Amino acid sequence: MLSQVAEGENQVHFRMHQFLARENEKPDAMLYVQEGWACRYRLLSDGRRQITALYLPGDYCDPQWALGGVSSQPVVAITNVRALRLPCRIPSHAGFDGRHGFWQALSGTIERQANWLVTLGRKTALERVAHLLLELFERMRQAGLAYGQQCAMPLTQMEIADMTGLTPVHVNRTLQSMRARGLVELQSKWLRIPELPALREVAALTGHDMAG
Amino acid sequence: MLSQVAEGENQVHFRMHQFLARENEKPDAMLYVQEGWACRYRLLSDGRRQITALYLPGDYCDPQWALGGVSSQPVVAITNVRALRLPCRIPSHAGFDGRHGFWQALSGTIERQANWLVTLGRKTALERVAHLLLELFERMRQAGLAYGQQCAMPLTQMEIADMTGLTPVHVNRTLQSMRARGLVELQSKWLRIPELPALREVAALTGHDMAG
DNA sequence: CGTCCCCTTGACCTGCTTCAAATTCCGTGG
DNA sequence: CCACGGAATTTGAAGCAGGTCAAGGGGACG
Repeated sequence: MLSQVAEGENQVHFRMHQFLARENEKPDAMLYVQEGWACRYRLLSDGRRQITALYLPGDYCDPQWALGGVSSQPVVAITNVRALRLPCRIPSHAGFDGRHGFWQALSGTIERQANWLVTLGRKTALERVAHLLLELFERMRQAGLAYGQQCAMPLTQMEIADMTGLTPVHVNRTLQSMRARGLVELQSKWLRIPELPALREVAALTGHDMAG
Repeated sequence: MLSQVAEGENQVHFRMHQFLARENEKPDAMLYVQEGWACRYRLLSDGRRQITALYLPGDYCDPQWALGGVSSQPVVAITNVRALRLPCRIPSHAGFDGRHGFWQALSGTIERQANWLVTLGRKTALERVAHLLLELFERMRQAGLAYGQQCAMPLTQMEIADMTGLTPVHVNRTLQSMRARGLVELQSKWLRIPELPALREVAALTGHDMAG
């Protein structure tokens, strides 16, 4: 679907911690992430930070930009990122069927956001971290980047904390407990999930929370 | 903009606590809320509930339905509701400018959802309740339903709790404290905000969190 | 005038935070 | 190859914001 574009000419690279978009900026193009991870976040005046979206390979950054507004939240690279610049218009050729490409992506983004409202509002630390790790694994798997029961997981515990609304210290203790219970293996930026169903159980998902 | 429709024929009514949409249902039409409040929510297996969206007069319920998926969360009437049924298609005639009508609504919904991620993930009880009351007032004002510094506020403390991720008991104590500090007046389903700037300060907003 | 919500208050409890300090990891340069 | 420095992870101890449990009060409505 993207092969129509001359990839070489529109490919862009970002280094870790570099901005893909800044606050209040009207982005001139969407980015189709080919490699690497990025995140959108908001910073409160006293330093509290909440990550509001993750961009993984195969994701559009950000579908919402095509709806015409400015980007009200900065987007920063978590790892080095390789991406394609796409015109920031709604790809009308894709039709409105909602099952493919851009519309699928937009719809998925909204759905995931709604699921995180539930997790941040009502779930315990254990359930939050389980939700995050499950979502990451499922998204990586759908992108063809999972190998058996494992996938790359470049997030630091600090970043996990900013995603789950916890402190880094408590994320650490929660991960310890999950390792002790055999729910996950997580070391040197790789995640392995021995038993998906067990982790799903712990995450208190509802059946709508993600594909798989 | 909606006058093209024969209003009488497409008008529908819902009573308090009646469902506007059920889980897993593919809605046959969007609803343009003319009067009354509704909310979307998710229920966990042990009874925990999180409200993920509020629908006020002038809102579409729900823009996301036009993107083609099923409604993965139920929508229920908080008060009696009067609404117009609209075809569940993307109103292409509206153009993609993102400043009017449907696209504006979709974009606003996503933006509000992202703001609530920050609030649920990182803010204190006081900041959460302040955010909610401010958002309600601003949205009612934009709908032309605020009178001076006040507007209707039909939510029970239980519903405020399910929106802010708190317990009803703690919502009560938080409201007491806000009343004592003169931040809000809230009684018999009416909300009055003596000083908007003071409440904004307390809500720890960032300048992107809402119009006004 | 009784019943059902909703709101209110009190006492106690706990999951998570805070603060502080070690320890391990890892990229870089000698 | 090893020494070094900064970041990330880990551990401990103490505190607190908000949760839990339980009981009482008030207003709308039949």
